[in-house]
Formats: sequence, structure tokens, C-alpha cells
Amino acid sequence: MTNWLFKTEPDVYSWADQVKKKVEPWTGVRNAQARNFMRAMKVGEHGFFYHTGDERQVVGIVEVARVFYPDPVEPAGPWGQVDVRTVKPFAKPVTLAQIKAEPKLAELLLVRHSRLSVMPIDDAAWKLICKMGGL
DNA sequence: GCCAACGTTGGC
DNA sequence: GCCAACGTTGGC
Repeated sequence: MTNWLFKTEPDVYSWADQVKKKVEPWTGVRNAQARNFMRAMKVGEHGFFYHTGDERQVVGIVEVARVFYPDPVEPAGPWGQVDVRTVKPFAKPVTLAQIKAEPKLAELLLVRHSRLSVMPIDDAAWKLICKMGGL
């Protein structure tokens, strides 16, 4: 089991949208590294739902509901998507500033590779961030 | 609004 | 195959 993190601009697709939809394809990833991570995802694996832009915080947890499949708009193309299902919101969102202030999280790809939009989160970091978020 | 990081493109 | 130019992302 691997844990993940999904980034989204809340103006485009927010946690509120995800809660409303319940299960929704994670579309628009156009980066090979992020795509490869999505390919490695298995049904039932959990991921943080992170808002970029002005918010910059982890707001909830989703789980993989369908493994990687081709972009339906361009099925022959190199890109694809997974489906994610809403699991639960954080009692208290965990901000990027909080994450950066925690030395144990200094190696997180979220910090070290800020442009990556889909990334794995190791168990220790996952548990710590959940705890920081009141879960 | 700026800029660093980084990916992509195109000329050679 | 290299690399300069350019575009995009996301944090500040």
C-alpha cells in the first residue's frame, strides 16, 4: 500500500466539488512523473487532497476507486487518469507552512519538488500529517 | 507581479 | 544528442 497526494487548484476543482461528486476522474495531469505515479496506484489506496494557490493546504482524504486508464478524450494519447472517491475531510486543514515548519517533513516531495502535482507520501509522513489535521 | 524550478521544443 | 529559448507551475 502506498499513500499519495493529489494537488488541485480550488478555483478549478475543489474539495467541495469532490465531496459533491463522491467519485470523480482525476484529469489534466500532463507530467510524465505524475502520470507514472498514477499508473502505480491501486484501488483502495489513500491520498491527500491538497489545494494549491492561495490556500496551500491539505484539506481531506480520498481513495483510488479505479486504476489508471487512458484519457477518454484522447484514448491513443500518452495521458490518462484514475478515479478518486471522497473519504473524509480533515478536522483541521494542514497548511504548507505547517508542513515546512516540521523538520520531519523536510524531505517531502511537496516541499522538495513543489511543481509535482501527484506524488507518493511515506507512511511516517502520512501518519504525522493526519495527526496534524486532527484525524 | 515576480521568479525559481523544471519541462518541452526546435535549431544545429 | 546538445542546448538555448521559451512556456508553465506554484510559492512567495
